[in-house]
Amino acid sequence: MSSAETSGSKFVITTPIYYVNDVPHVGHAYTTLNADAVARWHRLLGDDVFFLTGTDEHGLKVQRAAEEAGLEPLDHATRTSERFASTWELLNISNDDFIRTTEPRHHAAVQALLQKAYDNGYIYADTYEGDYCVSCEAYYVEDDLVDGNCPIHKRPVEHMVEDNYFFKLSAFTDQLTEWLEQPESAGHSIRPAGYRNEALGIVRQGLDDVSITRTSISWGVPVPWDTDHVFYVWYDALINYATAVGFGADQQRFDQWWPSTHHVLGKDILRFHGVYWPAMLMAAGIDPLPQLHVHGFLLLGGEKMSKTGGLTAITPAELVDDFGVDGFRYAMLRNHSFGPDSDFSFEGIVEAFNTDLANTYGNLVSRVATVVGKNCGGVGPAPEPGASLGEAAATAYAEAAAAWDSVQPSAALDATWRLLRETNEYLAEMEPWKMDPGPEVDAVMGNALEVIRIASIMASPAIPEAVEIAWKRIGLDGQACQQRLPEAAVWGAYPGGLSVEVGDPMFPRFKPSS
RNA sequence: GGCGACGUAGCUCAGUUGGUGAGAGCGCUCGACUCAUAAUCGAGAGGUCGACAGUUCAAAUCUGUCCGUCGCUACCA
Repeated sequence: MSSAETSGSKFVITTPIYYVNDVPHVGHAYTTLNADAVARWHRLLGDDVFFLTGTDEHGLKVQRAAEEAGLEPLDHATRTSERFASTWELLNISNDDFIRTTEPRHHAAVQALLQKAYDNGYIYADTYEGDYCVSCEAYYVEDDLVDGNCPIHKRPVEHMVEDNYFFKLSAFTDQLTEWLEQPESAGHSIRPAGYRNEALGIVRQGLDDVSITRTSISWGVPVPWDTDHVFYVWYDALINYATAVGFGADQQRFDQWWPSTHHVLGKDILRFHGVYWPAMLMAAGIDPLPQLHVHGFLLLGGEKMSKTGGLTAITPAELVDDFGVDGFRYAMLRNHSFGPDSDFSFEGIVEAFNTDLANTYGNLVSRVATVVGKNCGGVGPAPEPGASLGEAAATAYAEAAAAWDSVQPSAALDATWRLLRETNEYLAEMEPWKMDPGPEVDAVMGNALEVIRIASIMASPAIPEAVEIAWKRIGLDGQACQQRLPEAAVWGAYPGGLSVEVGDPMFPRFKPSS
């Protein structure tokens, strides 16, 4: 594949928009980091990347939280949205846009998209019946009730009938099935495949039409054809992905970006992204559908972190204090295979940090710099054209590239670190520290420096700050993140003749304070 | 209840479409080296791939049953 083919390709990647009432936690960070790393990889490939995250700010919960805080809903949302924005800044997230569902551009897009669905006959008026708690201002299904009373207020619920607009979800059963079952050659619908099967299961179980508006609350996007109603929060929130690339405002921009849209999300919201959202797009006549990348949960002691309370007990900021931004980023991406649930632990982060970052990568940079200083006069030599490490680098690159392409950051980093370990083995075998200055030691150290150059580029999506330190230490100009793959991964580009600097350890080993 | 996922070395996990004697990292034991962040390199111990039955020339990998754990079932990544 030449750069001419990939250069300028559009690539849109999104995180879910997070509910502003939540406090940013490691679960949010996990999703966002995966999307960030993939976005960074695509920038290396020369793609024109648009990476979107943001906050979901409508709904009853926000309205009520604002009242409790004595604030207007928008002011409340602005304050809480900021917590997400600042967390992403802390984690060095490279989003190109941060959307808030309270923005005028989003209201316009929601109204335009749902108006289309309405015009196409997929939205109709009907009544919603249910047991309603006046205090909660919410409906409950019978299973939630405690002795027929509201589970929160312990008061009798009232049977209410509300005028609602319904979305004809049931009309899309066949189209959804067809999309989910489409062959990989047509572009995947949902990956990994297990989640696609789950979505198929949801569709097979039968789809009911869903109520998508409310008259009982005001904090939302008004329904354009009936302003007594606002859209129910989910059906407004999902549309953010279309808003951000210009839906309803700039058709040309939308047409350019939309076809390359990829959503990263957790399995808990698969139903909305894998069934409701594509159906809404179909109803509005939008084509093609986005591609979904679904991950599992971080577990604590085998259970969902949000259940054990662990999710909010350990904050991203605390982990950054202990391991640095790159240490935290690396551990989150490396320790958890994208897709299945996986165990999260402090010890796991320590292991990833000490083993991979301190011992393997950081220490390699240190020992190479020192030997170059002693036996090469501090000047980094060029690599050998036919070095065996060159083949190892090519293999590692091919594996990593394939893994990034299929949104498997842990596998990509595994391949990258295998190359670094092979280089430590190579040095042990060559023993360049025993050699006298000359062509022999120059060749060995040139090869090692070349691996550091290539691996640093490959690792840059995960540890963007650290790789730039290594990049400078070995005397290179520019930045690792500005290189263009795949050309920059070709063996032999380290020029030689550069000044190599011995610096402080990039990742001082973490010693748990007991 | 319905739907689904998972159960592989002490720990955390990889194992495309079934096929060289079952792998990695960490931990552990022994050894080497001492350029390097008590780091690195080598060797080794350690597994009936949850259980049972079946399909097959051949299964950790397919089918069925069972046991165990977990998740979803309209707003928690």
